[in-house]
Amino acid sequence: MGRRERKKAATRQALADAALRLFTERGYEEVGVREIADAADVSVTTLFKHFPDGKEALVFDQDEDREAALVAAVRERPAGQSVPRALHRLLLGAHSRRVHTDPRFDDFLRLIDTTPALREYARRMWLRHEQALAAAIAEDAGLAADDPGCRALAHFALEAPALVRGSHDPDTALDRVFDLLDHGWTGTGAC
Amino acid sequence: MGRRERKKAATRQALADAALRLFTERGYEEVGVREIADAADVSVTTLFKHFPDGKEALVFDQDEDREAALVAAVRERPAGQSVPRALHRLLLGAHSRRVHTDPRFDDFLRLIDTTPALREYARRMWLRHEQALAAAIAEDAGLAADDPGCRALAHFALEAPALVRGSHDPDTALDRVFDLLDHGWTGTGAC
DNA sequence: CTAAAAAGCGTAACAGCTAAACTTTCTTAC
DNA sequence: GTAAGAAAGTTTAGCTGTTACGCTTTTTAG
Repeated sequence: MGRRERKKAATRQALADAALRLFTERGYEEVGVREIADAADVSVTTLFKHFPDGKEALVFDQDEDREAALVAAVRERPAGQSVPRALHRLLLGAHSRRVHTDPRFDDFLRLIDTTPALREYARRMWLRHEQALAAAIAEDAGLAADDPGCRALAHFALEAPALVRGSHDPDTALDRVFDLLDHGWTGTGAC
Repeated sequence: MGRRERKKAATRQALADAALRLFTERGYEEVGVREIADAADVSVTTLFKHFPDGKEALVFDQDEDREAALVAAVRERPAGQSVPRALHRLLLGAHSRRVHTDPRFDDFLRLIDTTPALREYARRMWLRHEQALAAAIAEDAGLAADDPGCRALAHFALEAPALVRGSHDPDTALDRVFDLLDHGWTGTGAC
């Protein structure tokens, strides 16, 4: 990797770090974009060159390959397990794996949970995987890639985690949601 | 109704009319808030006093009682009909009733469909009824008002129309979505 | 070595939106 | 009928995120 790309990645990282630090310190709405640029010692125009999607994108620097995990959960599930069950298992494990790994990760989650604008943005990013997930489900069931039933299942599965947020017992609530989807899916023909 | 309230309603109407006219003429993004205020012959601050939710709210002036219709569809459905089926029927009829009634209504729908910001806002408004609908479903099924399964059904039912938008055959797609929900709901215990 | 590509800068502006202090208009209670 | 007060509206001024434009510096590639 050349010096150019290294420096580019460095400023991008500096921006994301400064943003996350300031946000967690004083709250998302209380920190302006000009201040973040200053903290990273960069101009505002440069900030927006690195994060063209705007202020919210500063928080979601590491956008990992969760799409691959979703597709894999469908494709490589154990024999006899339904698609909704496989997704259920995946979405249950998604949280607990990291909460105990990275100490700063709790702040990160709390920040998103607390800030409406960030919740909306996170939802949008998350739902981008709908198409890929629907395609994987459709292929598995031998249906057309844009089959409405598959798209519905994919959409509902992806929205499930946000739906159970705020319950006094999120895990049980998620069980209930996927019970609905599982019975619906297996009962509708495409087993 | 006194003169005061009449005048207030008049300016509000003037704002909404001017906004809708300008938006349909030149597109939502091409019309600024200052221009709308000018067209209605009021100041910008006055505009925001009438529509504190912002520019998007100017389009959704008449906010009717669709929540009552949703709750009624659940409560007063024919004996033996499942809750998802009742909602399915309601959501199917919602469109066709008005398209042939009001000529300007087509422009209104096209404007919303074309503009991402308005789609998002409409979705938010629509999903506000989730809690009331979930409560009605829960009461009907003899469950707690915040039961996760009921909330999931309400949420998914409300999202169904947006989910099938863009399909080459939206009605059939909606059938598929509600097949999923119907089988899931009746199969999960609460018939 | 040189030239183009790319990162960054500063200014300036535009969008939506809000606060503050002030004027006008309507209502209401005396 | 009139005076007090609430409510609608105005002006001004400003703050936010975001973008266009033209310019300088750095890095890479031929």
